[in-house]
Amino acid sequence: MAKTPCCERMGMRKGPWSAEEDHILISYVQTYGHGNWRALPKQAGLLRCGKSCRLRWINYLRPDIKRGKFSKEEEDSILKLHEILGNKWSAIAAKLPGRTDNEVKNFWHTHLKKRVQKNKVHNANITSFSYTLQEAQTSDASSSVGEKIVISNYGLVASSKDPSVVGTEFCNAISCDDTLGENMDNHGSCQISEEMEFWYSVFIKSGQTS
DNA sequence: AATGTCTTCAACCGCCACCGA
DNA sequence: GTCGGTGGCGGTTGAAGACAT
Repeated sequence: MAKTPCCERMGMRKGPWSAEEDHILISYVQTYGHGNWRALPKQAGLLRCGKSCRLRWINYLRPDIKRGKFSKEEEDSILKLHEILGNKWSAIAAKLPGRTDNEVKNFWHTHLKKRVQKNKVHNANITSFSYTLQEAQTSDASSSVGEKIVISNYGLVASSKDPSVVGTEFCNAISCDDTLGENMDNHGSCQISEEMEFWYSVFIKSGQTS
């Protein structure tokens, strides 16, 4: 059986705060401070649990909260700090004056996460499977030693010998409007050559990486 | 205008660390 | 050492608004 939350057990109010509740909380904290969050609601005359009061104050009512859109600088800071700290939202928020951990967390999930994931996929596709053909791999007359090919982890392939040959799977994976290296600019034909399929299978079998 | 779907973000929940008894 | 109370944190939810059909 699910555990009954403390607020419900004690007959406390839940959900969005009213303007009146906000006013009571602000007045109380400004006058007496918040020594003990558990005791505060009773002393202030609020039908909320201490946790709820603390959260409301920290995330919304504090006078030093900076509201509104995140600036480009803040955005960059979050990206950099997240790379270093991971999901340590309070540590990240501490580096951004006026921002709360909740705000940073929400902003990450709604704006930055998708962008970071997209970049990771893009970079993985471009860099993970790049080969230069060796002599032993060029028995096919149409291939040549030193020819550079790129294989995405979704499928195929681009070739330095023939930049117009790009695997359709590859195009789908990265979207054709993405900016690629100069040898992969031409996505128009999006054809998979038999030769490329052949080398793809050779490389997969031999497990080579660049 | 009505309805469905998606996005945003305030608020909640459960867990953990810390501290004093 | 351990137990209960408390504050703080990260993950998740769901209501409300925005947008698409």
